[in-house]
Amino acid sequence: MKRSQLFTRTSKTAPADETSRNAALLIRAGFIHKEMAGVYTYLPLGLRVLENIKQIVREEMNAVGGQEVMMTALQPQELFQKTNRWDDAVVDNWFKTKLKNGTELGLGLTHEEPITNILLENVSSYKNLPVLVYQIQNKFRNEKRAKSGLMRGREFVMKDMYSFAKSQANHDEIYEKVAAAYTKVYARLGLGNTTFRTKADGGYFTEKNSDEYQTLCEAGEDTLFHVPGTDLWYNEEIAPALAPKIEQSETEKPLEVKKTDGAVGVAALVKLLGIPAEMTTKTMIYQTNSGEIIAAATRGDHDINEPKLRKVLGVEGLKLADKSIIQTVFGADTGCAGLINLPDNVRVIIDESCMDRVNFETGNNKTGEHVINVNWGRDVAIPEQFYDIKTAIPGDIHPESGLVYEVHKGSEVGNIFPLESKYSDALGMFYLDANGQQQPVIMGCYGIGISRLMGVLAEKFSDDAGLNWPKAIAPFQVYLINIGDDESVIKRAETLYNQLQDKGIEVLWDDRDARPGEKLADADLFGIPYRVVISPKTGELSEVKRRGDKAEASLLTIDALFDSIYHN
RNA sequence: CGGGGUUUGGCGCAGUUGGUAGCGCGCGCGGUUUGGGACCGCGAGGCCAACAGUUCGAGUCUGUUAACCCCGACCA
Repeated sequence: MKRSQLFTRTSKTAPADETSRNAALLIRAGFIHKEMAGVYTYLPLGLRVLENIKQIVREEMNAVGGQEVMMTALQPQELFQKTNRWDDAVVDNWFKTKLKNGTELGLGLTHEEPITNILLENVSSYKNLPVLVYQIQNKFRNEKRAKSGLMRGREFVMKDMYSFAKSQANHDEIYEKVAAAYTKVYARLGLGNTTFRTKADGGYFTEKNSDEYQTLCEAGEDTLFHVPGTDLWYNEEIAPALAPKIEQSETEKPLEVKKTDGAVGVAALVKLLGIPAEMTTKTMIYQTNSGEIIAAATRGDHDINEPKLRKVLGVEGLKLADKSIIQTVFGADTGCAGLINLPDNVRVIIDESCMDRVNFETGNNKTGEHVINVNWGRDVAIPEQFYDIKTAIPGDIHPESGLVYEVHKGSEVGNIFPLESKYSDALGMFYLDANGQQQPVIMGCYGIGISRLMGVLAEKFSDDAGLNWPKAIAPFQVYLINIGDDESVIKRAETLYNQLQDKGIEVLWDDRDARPGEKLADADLFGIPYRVVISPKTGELSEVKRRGDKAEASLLTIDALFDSIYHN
């Protein structure tokens, strides 16, 4: 393509309110256009990158037997009512719209229900299973806050694949096969060394845990806990954790009630009472969907982790208790809940971090009162069991290995979920086995955020001068520059342009009547792997330089140039 | 959804104590230039987020709304 025909232009400045590196660079380079918060248009160069990413994903999904389809963005509510995912209280980031006749529709945020519905019309025998179906399509999610450019949008491009298996064993086999395909995808994108399979919560897709693929990235929004020297990675939300022990040689002091009017929260208590956060106790009051009241306590430097607490309790529905309920049960305001004077009808779950402390603090369950110098056995009964119900923080220990976690920032570039038969059962999909018996269909779903990947790649592969795409996804392989308007120079540039294209190499020829500095700066900004310069100085040769290479450019013959592009 | 901030040509910004808008980049034309975003001259382009108010007069003051950004919460 000739640069003079490209309608987009580059800018020395990024929009002032675009603070994320990926969006700032991509907008400056004219790869994308921001339509609104979290919604971007892909311009010609950006679309080429996006399509290259898609193609790699597509090839690897095809390689494990995935069949590509494209489902609708408009979704009927009936299907989602069958799985209880229509209600905004259950799935809160739906975009919903209406038909003229008032019927409510959803804008696709995920497609388990529609694909299952399609498959049940087509598959009813063991002879047809397993099946893998995927699509690459725009997803709509009404995020409360879009941010980080392409990395968290409200409309974004996603590959979602769904598997339908005969049995759990059959599913497990498929699941691992897809996991291996994911590893290949990230390797081909140049992210192989920085992307890790990470254990995570299943969220609203499944009660089971899921596996995320996390790429190390400072701009990422996830916190990852890695057990050093192993391939064990956990998302913060589920990382099992032991808090480091506190060294104490104190003897037990007498219990003391402190007036703490208005002091709510650990930070305020630490200030008021002059004790370290580790000696405070954070007690949160929850209510289960069966109405049971739960007091969950952890050391003040940690937070209660609701998914962990839910698992300990063995309940699905759990929410922070209303103020009125706390008033009724405890006769006290929130902020003063603690382990002392707990009513009998409250079930207490205490985190292991609270053990082994001498003279600690807790709420007194009376408005405006906390107690200090609390001790186990004397003031509070030692519970039969301590649990791990806290969210891990840096410094915490991986229980099985006893090693202190390494903590990293990551961006979730893929997520795979075992779904069991949750959706197939709900939608009435089953199959007949060889004996004519009805059997459940075991499903899995597998996402890759295509547009998020583009953002992550822009974050990771860029420098002060601009983008620097891996060859596999660059919009063009060669940025050809002619310097000066000398007739012979233009002639040679045109010849080379044609020769490269004849060889199947994608070339963007900057044929504009522009100054050299501008062309060279754009070559860097675009991040095209090879820059080839033709000028009166280069004679019959071409000057070649890899983007980001510090070394001098080399002068090559046409044959050497092809060789260089094919083999480096 | 809570807290903070922003909104003036395509982009980045300035607009004093209220007196109907300027600069740089970019863009067009002419000329001189041509290996890291050149220089000179001429020129086009904005009713100042929207609405309502105060005032003889509002980009500047008041109110409401919206959009956008950041932090947090949330996140399949």
